[in-house]
Order: sequence, then structure tokens, then C-alpha cells
Amino acid sequence: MNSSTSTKERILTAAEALFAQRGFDGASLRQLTSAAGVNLAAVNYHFGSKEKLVEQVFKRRLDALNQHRLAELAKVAGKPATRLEDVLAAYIRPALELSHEGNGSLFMRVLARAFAEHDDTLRQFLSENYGHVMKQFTAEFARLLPHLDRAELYWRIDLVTGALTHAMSGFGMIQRKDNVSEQQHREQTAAHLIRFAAAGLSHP
Amino acid sequence: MNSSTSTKERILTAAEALFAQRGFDGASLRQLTSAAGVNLAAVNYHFGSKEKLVEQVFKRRLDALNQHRLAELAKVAGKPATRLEDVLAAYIRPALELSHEGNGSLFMRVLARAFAEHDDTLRQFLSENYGHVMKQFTAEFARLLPHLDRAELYWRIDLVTGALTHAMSGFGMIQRKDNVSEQQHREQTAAHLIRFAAAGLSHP
DNA sequence: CGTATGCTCAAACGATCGTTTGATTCTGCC
DNA sequence: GGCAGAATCAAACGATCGTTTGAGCATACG
Repeated sequence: MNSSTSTKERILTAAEALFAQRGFDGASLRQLTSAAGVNLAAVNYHFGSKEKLVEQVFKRRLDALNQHRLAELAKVAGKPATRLEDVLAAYIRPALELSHEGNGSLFMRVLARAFAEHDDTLRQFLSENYGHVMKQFTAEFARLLPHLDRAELYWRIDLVTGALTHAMSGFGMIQRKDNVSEQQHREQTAAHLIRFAAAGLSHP
Repeated sequence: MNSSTSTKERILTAAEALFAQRGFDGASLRQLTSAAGVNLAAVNYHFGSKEKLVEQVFKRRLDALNQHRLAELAKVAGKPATRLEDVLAAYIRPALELSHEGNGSLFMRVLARAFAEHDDTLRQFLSENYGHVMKQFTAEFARLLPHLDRAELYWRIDLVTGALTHAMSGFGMIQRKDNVSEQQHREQTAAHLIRFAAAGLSHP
């Protein structure tokens, strides 16, 4: 028996941190298993390969993220009083709040990195597993923005996603100041992003 | 004598393509020199190391990009008739048009990848070499958006940059259709991005 | 108790990486 | 023509990578 958490979970947590720090190729299984305090062979034993481990790192967080997103969307979808900002909040806030659930802030960087890696395998993985989430959001955006045709809507949602990804990666000019807590910073980011996106989405 | 171009230039071009395809770590010097039709040792002879080669790949394109950006900005900066969209065009179009100058489309993916790599070395490199470009654009944005305080303006420019980076990376939902030329697609992207960004920047 | 099963471990495997070496060829100048 | 320096080449170096192996340990069940 292990110290408090299972070997699998220890590997996943250490992998997430190391992938965020050094990238998927940059983080070796030896660094990873050493940080997790497990044997080198444990990764291949429990996950089959390094690539499968990467997939599981994604799945663990993204399942939680999209569940959270859909729950927030369900609160406002289809209701007459719903404003565009409400749907955007359901789309944006869970993504930024991912940093709250146990060291998840590192995962945002993993995700942003993965987006840029531009791997078709990952792209297919995301599309297969979470495409239905985008469908639901798109439908609700379409309801609130009836003056936009479908192609135009896709373009704009894509740009919103780009701004969100950029904000999540933390690479931009905007860095958290020392006198601002991480929670405050995230709240500021969400507020700015929602207003910015609302204006960009709804302009004629 | 080489076939028409120098060894250095051949390496840079092949490196750009391979870095875009497989990432900085993923592309090996053996693949790279093989694709360029030069000897393996040529990289270390001409550039000193793989890391120095990466720097030069960036420098070659970014020098051209920022020169182009500043030239476009100079045409409109400070003039009374200048609209926000004009400054955004000077910021966005050269970045998207990077794909026109000799196989440069691959470089956009290199750049997007580098942004996500989140390497402090690169960050410092970009800041040192091209920080003055952002300063000039920020000043002009500030002139056209006097109702925004400095912090608010920084936030919004950052979000625009995020959307631009995302669009450059070509990872989003929006993919170029087969019946649309690359130039047309880039023009559509620029037009959407400029309108989206203008709305997001100037909202009250 | 005996045995089957799940897990951990140290060690090794083959492959590939970036870099270096030393010889060889090419180039331009006196 | 001959020599100096730049450039190219095949070959090898040491390091590190992901993965596999086979023995050892723990736990659970008949």
C-alpha cells in the first residue's frame, strides 16, 4: 500500500506538473516517476505507455471541466432572461477555475501547450470526447445571437476560444501582481474576458 | 557550391518547416539536415548549437514581421482620420501575411507553439528584441481609446493578441475549406479578427 | 498452508539524441 | 601553382530516452 494515495494517482499528479513545466517530450519518465516516488516501470505497468499516460492526464481534468461547464450552461440555457454574458460565464469561468481543484493551475498550461502542439491525435481526442459540449454552447450562442449566420458564429466563437486559451496559458503581458491573490486575478481575468467576448460576439 | 542557396539558409528553411511540424524537441538534427540536404555537423558548425539555431529561426522571421508591422503603423499613427480598425490592421495583417513570404505559413505554427512552450528564455528574447513594437502600438491604441485607463487597455490588447495567436496557429474550429485559397482564407481571418477585436477593444 | 494474483523493483535493452573529432575537399588570394 | 582558411564529410562519443524483463514481495482466497 502507498502513502495515502494510489500509485496511479501519484503518477497522474506528478505528470501533470512536469508536463506543464517541461512539455510532453521534455518531461522524462525518469524525472516523472522520481518526483512521484514510484518505480520507473510503474508508468508502463499502469498506463501501458507514455502516450496513454498523456491521454489520461487530459481526461482526468477535462472530464471535470466539461461536466462543470455543462452544469453552468444548464442553469441558463433556453431561459428568456438569459443574457449573452451568462452563457459566456458558463464557458469561461470553469476553464479559469480549473486552477482551484488541487494543483490544477498547472493543467491550464498543459492544455495551452497541447493546443499549440497541434497534434492531430489530440485534436481527434478532444473532438471525440468533448465535441458535444461545444455543440451545446454553440446552440445557445445561436439562440442569443439570431442575427449571425452559422459561419459567422463559428468564426467568433473560435476567436473567443483563442482569447480564453491565451489567458489560461498566462503567457501574455498580463501577469498577476504580487499584491493580488490568485483567486482575485482569476476573477479579474474572467470579468475582462466576458465583457471583451460579449462585445466581440454581439457586434452587428 | 550548393544548389542555388547557401547552407545556412537551407538549414534555416528546413528547420522552420520541421519545427512547425514536430516541435523544437521533436525535430532532430538528423531529420533536419537530411531534409536540407546538408551534413549533420553543419548545424553545429554554422550555428554553434541547436538552441542557437532555434533563435535564428525566430529572428529571421520576426525581424521581417515587426518591420512590416511598424511600417504599416507609421502610415496611420497620429493622424486624425485614423480609425481603430486601421491600427488593428497594422497589428494583425502582417502577422497573418507572414505566410506569404516563402513558406512562412509554417512559421506561424512555430510561433504559436513557442508561445505555449512558455519558456522564459524565449519570453525574454521576445521582450528584448521586439518590446518597442508593442510600446508603439499601445501608444496608438491609447490615443484612439482615451476612455480606457492603462490597465484596462493592457488587458484588452492581451486578449486581442490571444485571439490572433489562436487564429495564427490554425488549431481552432475554423479550418480553411478546400474551395478557398490560402490567401482568401487569410483575408477572411483578418477581416473577422479586426472587427471582433475592434468591438472588444472599444466597448465602454 | 499453498497458491494465485497484483504490484514493485533493479537492471538491462535497443534506439536516438546533440555534439565532437579529424580527415578531406573546396575557395580565393598572393 | 601553392598555400591558408572555410566548409563539408563520415564516423564515433557519451548521454538519455521509452520500454521490457524477470525476480521478488504483498495480499487475498481456497
